[in-house]
Amino acid sequence: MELRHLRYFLAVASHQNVRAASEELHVSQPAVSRQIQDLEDELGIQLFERLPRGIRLSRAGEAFREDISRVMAALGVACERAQRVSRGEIGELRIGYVEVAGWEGIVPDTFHAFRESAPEVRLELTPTGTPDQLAMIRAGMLDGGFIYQFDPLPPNLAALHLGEHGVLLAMPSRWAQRPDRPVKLNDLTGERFIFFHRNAYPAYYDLLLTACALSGLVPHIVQEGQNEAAVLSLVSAGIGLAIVNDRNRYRPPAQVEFREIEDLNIRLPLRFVYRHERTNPALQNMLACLENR
Amino acid sequence: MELRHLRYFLAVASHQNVRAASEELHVSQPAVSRQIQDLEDELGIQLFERLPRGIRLSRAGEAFREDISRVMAALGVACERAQRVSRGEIGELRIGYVEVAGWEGIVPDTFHAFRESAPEVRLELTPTGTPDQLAMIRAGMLDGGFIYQFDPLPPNLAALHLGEHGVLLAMPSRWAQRPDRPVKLNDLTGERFIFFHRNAYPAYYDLLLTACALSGLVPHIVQEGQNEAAVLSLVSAGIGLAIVNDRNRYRPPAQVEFREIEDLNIRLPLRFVYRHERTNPALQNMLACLENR
DNA sequence: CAGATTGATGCTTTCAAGGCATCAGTATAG
DNA sequence: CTATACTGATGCCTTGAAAGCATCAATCTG
Repeated sequence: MELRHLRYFLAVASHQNVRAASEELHVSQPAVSRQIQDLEDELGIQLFERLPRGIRLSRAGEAFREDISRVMAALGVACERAQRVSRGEIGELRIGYVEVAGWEGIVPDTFHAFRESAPEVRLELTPTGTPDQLAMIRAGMLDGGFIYQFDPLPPNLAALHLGEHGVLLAMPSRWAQRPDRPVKLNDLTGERFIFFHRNAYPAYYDLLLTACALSGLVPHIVQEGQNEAAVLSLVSAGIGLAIVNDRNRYRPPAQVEFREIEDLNIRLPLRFVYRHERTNPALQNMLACLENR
Repeated sequence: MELRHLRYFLAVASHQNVRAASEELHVSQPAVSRQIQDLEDELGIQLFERLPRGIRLSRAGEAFREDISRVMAALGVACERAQRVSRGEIGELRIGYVEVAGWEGIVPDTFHAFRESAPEVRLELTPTGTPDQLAMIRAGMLDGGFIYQFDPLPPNLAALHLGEHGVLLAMPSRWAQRPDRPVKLNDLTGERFIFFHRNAYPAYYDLLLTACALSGLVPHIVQEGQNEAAVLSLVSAGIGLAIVNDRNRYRPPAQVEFREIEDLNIRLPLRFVYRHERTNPALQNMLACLENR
């Protein structure tokens, strides 16, 4: 059995007339007659009653017609759906992002732009750190992610540069007697510092310490946090100072104030990273949003 | 697009391997490769990603696979259903019957037998008179009916003889002083009679009057009822006597007694009638039940 | 009764599916 | 590190089935 048989069957059934159906199908009448006979032979049943003049659907044919129309409609929908998935119009896109980067700027803007351009794609957002994202992207658990990239990318991953963020000094509010004014690193000698674990972002960690050293500061690290949020909680608790992403200004924790650091020029390179063989068509769409921003 | 494309696609998708699929399909590997390519060309999308070694479903391919498996399953069900309809195992059978004939004997027995042999056929029963049934059968509103046949059948209708029923005298209880004993027609001269309308069953009506005349009775008809139930209601009300189907003994109305009529030998020929081109396969099943009784 | 219209059938053609041989690329075993 | 095996793709040829043409048989219509 082939779709041809079913197409011819539906045409004949709807016209109740072989010749009319054959014209609609743009084939000769004998061809249609034969295909209908073949279909009947294969099913082993009569789909049409042969009247002295003309034909008419049998009971079985009526049932078959109802079912087959639904089947053909479903087939059409299936093709349509596959094409829309392939164009990235429907489906699912799993994107990771560093939480602070999602508070303002290109990351949330891109999410909005994507939602407008592909409203039927389920956008699954996973806020998590850079190393986590890279692992998940490589494992195929994420289609892409917004990260701060210091280390070179693993092979297979491609990146889109989106700009750079800076760093700020975070201090407990009650330590900040003087009004908001930039500080210098060597003013901070002897202060107690909170850092993140080195093995979380080794390259960034080393970059930070090197920059401090160049400005004559070897920070006295009294505690380490799992991530920046944890570090800021410790600052909020009055444990010490910390150097953090400047995006934290958009959602300052309680009991914490931020100061620019005059002599520390560290840039956090925000990138969108994805597997080079972009397997998810919706990803193309997101890349387009990023490039046309 | 033909079913071949879809069958090959599903095979390749489930094996994630062209050669394995080609073996399952009993065709050569190049044939499968080509059909997959043709399908992709026709849909205008990539269903598979070509890896350096082997292939893998693309996102669109995954969506297509899910949909197409359902489509193919539905197609199988459709064929199955059409075949079962054609064998009369499922579907609908609309049968008429004269109510009194349905109270006992072959008519209800056949209904039970049919229900056992084709439990999934919806049996739609319509209790109504012989002329009504014949009209509905000819109009295609009924597939067949149990009738009492006096007039010759219209063309296109076939009949199965099922036996004969007799007639009884029905009288109001308070008129029946003597115990149940057969009566003779000429004992009833001068009695008031209730008949049915002649145009309802002309042949039966005439047969009845002729038989009465032969026994020396010209019944004094005081009222006519639409059908036998109406006639019996009038008897029950004490309006007069009536000659009715002997099946009424199985559900005697209140205030009515029945007597056999010694010198009236009228036989009511019970027949199953259907259109000669038995268009409903379930009807075959019912005919089989009637013939194997 | 002539002509039109129905679907079926015999014969021929044609086009596409299938098979074979082979290629290019990569993984694997020795 | 090479030989081999295995992947899917491609070129070429064969063949089978679908389509077309002409026609038939039956029936309806004017």
